[in-house]
Amino acid sequence: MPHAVVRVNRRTLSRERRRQQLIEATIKCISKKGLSSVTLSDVAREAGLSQGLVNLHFNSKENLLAETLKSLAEDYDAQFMAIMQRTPDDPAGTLLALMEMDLKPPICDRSKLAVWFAFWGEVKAVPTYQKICAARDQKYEEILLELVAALVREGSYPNVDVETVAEALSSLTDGMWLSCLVNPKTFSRTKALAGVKSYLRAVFPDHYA
Amino acid sequence: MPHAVVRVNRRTLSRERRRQQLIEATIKCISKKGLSSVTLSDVAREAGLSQGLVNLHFNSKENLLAETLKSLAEDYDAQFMAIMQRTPDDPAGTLLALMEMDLKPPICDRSKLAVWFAFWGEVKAVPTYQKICAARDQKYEEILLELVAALVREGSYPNVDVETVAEALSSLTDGMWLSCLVNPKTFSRTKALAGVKSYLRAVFPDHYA
DNA sequence: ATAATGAATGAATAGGCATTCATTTTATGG
DNA sequence: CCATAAAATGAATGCCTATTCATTCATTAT
Repeated sequence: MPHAVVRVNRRTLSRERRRQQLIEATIKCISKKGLSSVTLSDVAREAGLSQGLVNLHFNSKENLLAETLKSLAEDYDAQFMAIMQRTPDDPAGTLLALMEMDLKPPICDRSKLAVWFAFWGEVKAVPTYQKICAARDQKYEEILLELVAALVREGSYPNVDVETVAEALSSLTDGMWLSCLVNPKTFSRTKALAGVKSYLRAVFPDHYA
Repeated sequence: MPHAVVRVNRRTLSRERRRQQLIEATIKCISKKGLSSVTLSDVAREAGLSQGLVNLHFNSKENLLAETLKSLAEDYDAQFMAIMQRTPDDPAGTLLALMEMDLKPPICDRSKLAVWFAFWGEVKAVPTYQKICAARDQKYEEILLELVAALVREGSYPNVDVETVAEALSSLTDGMWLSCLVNPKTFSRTKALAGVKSYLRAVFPDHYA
């Protein structure tokens, strides 16, 4: 039955595209109006589609929001892994590239950050969000840990605690995201990146001098 | 008219207390249910008071939320300034004390952080929140800047850019707050503090060795 | 003791929202 | 082409919630 297969493929494809379109509309709406006042009408209007469509594709608002967060996390992961694969044998370069990724568009973009923070703000109250965010954080953390460990193996850093530095590095970028969101006027990507670099230089002089 | 004065004082006092009670209830509710699903009934129930009271004291839900954020910011400011005044002539000690404050209860407490993040998540959408948060950030930033500048004057740190380091320090604690919120199991105050200290040691060896 | 004033109550109201569903439109397979 | 099934529509439904307000309660001043 070749026809059946083709049919299923086409349908799931278009289905997937509609879902993505709705998710993108949701992101825009959250960024514009805030998570607590976004309505399904807003999302439908933003997408140029009808009221009922969201429930047709996502069954509920709750589910739409969870899928939106998943989509954000997958986007981040994709970019992250792309950089990881670029220079597999250069931990110092990879680490710097990852930090730069975090501090440049499309990751470090006020609209997208607003959506991340919106979900973080509900993490304690909504277990679904907590799981998705925790999973992302832990994966990120483990990879940073390995990179930092590699640097420690390569250079001579007797006083560096690997776990502490990895944790500090990810906190540093997270905190800069908050600056970008709250103080867009004052915030400067260049200064932020300079801050990260100065930290790397201070901790790993052999690699980043 | 001494009577009139007494009357006014008593009334405003009790009024202020009721408002504070409602604000505390709001904080609890946001932490438990998330900003986007808190209702005025929730707040009233949490405070053990009646439905209509919130509007009597705050006129609108919107205003209650803004006042709640202001109250959070004032709390933070009070603790912050208390530490500043403790050791006015010891910038190194003051800086460390401020970082420690950020990473210990009652500041670094998951329930309170959940509320901060809830508001940060709406900062881009709600100008009122933006102003309050930006004001807090800028004040904090300026003070850190002065402390870091003092350290640079005292020691010999030719390569330290004051602004960059101050920005990095505040980002560091902000990012650790996110870890505390999202990964309470993994997060450890001790490790977080160790991260900050290792940064201070790396940048200001003369002071924190 | 009593009048007067403000605080607190909680039932009533009105508006907004997620969800449902009967109907129409569009795409696919024979 | 037609028949079929899925996709999309948007009006209708019913719940939930902020806000209002007539009423009750508590405090204060005379």
